[in-house]
Amino acid sequence: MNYTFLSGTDLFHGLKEEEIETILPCLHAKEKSFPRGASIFRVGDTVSEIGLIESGSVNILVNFYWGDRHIFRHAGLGDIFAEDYASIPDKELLCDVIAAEDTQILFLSLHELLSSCQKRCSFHRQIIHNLVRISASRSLSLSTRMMHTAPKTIRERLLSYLSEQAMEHGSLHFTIPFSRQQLADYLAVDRSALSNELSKMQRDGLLTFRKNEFTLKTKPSSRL
Amino acid sequence: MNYTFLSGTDLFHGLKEEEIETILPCLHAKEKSFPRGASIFRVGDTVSEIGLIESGSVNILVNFYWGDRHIFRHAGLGDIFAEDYASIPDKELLCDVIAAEDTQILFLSLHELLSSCQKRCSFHRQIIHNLVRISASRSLSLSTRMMHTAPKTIRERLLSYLSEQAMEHGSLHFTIPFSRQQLADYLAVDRSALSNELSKMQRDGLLTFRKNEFTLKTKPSSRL
DNA sequence: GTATTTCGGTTGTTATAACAACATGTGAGG
DNA sequence: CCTCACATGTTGTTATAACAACCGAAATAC
Repeated sequence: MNYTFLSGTDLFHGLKEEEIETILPCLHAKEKSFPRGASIFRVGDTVSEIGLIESGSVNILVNFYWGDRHIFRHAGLGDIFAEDYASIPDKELLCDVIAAEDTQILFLSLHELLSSCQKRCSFHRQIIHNLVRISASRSLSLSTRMMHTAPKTIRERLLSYLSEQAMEHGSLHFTIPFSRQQLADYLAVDRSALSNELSKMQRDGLLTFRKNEFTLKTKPSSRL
Repeated sequence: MNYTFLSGTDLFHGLKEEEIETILPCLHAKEKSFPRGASIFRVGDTVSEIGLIESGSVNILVNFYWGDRHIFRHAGLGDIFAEDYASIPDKELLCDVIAAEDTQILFLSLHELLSSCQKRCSFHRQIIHNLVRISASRSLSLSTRMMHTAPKTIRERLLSYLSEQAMEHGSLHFTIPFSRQQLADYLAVDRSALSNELSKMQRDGLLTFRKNEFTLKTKPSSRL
């Protein structure tokens, strides 16, 4: 078991390696390996353990009734998955979790994680705190994306996204962490249409950009 | 303080009224009233307390840089809000929380909630469990909606949504909890376009429906 | 240095959704 | 019964995005 690695993950953040070693048995930790393509969880399963990726990565796939599949999320090294389902007893998975490559997963009992363990270890609290934070970050980033994809036009989506970026950076000048294609995927629009709209917005004086560097201008109609 | 009411909320689910009475001081509970329209939290605030709505309701609003606003969420009686931000230290709010009507909020310290209290009360664990579950449900429903709004065509969004409903109901025949307008909002499409598409799908033999009652048909091409 | 690939931007065509306006049906209240 | 309100379905027009194809620039490989 690689405690050094675990201490660098979000879930075990703030715990020393010895502490992790102590707590893993409380969490009924079990390691398991999956070859590329193997199912880790399937639609309809109910889970009580969260998965932490020790090596490799997994894809979370949704199946449509009519037969299509779609990658919903890719989780990589150190990420946890299934924590939402594990938190809700008897909730059946609506997605499959598949090893995207040869993958090793550490399974941890969510119930034990949430119970105070017999040893009353202080680091137990830390893990719960970490879990809550991870869960909160996840819903925050989902909320944010939801917010940006709610408008119906590309321009509105961009304005929403860029406004938020400006706010986050505390400046009207900032660099975004996405390539055009990634931004298009994030906003659920076509890449070329996105480029096109960005150019129009620049022509309209809403902003200037060069590559991933954006500068927002004040709305022309609001200038006094 | 209305303990009967609190014991019916998701956050205090499973706790007896006396237990709630005992634990509230540990959580640094503070009640506060807001007249309709008052700001409860503002963009840029950092929060360490979660809010629980004891009466009234609140709107969560996002502001765009160019001046538009948009209601992102409406939280009603017994709901909690700001738990995501409170879970992430120093995370600045990107939205405003406004009282939608005359509203009374119970504020609870998230830090105390996550710490094991001095009294080592057993119900403390229950609240943490509830919080994790609430957070998980929230991100699950966001994920699900994200999934349904990701496709670009109305038909695909409907197929995605209806597939999931069928799976949840464990039957190809089910009733949805939305009016047409609500469904349109949920899927972020126009209502009339939605009705139109539903009719087309019915003509195409994908499904039948009457009001909110749907029956999915097997995909014609997959019939043997 | 040249070839190759990747990325971003542009343009024109086509498909699709938004929108507006109207029709139909249903339920509640008078 | 009659209206009124509201939800739903329908149609035609218009706006917009998707898509495909292409160009040029920059980065990378050989």
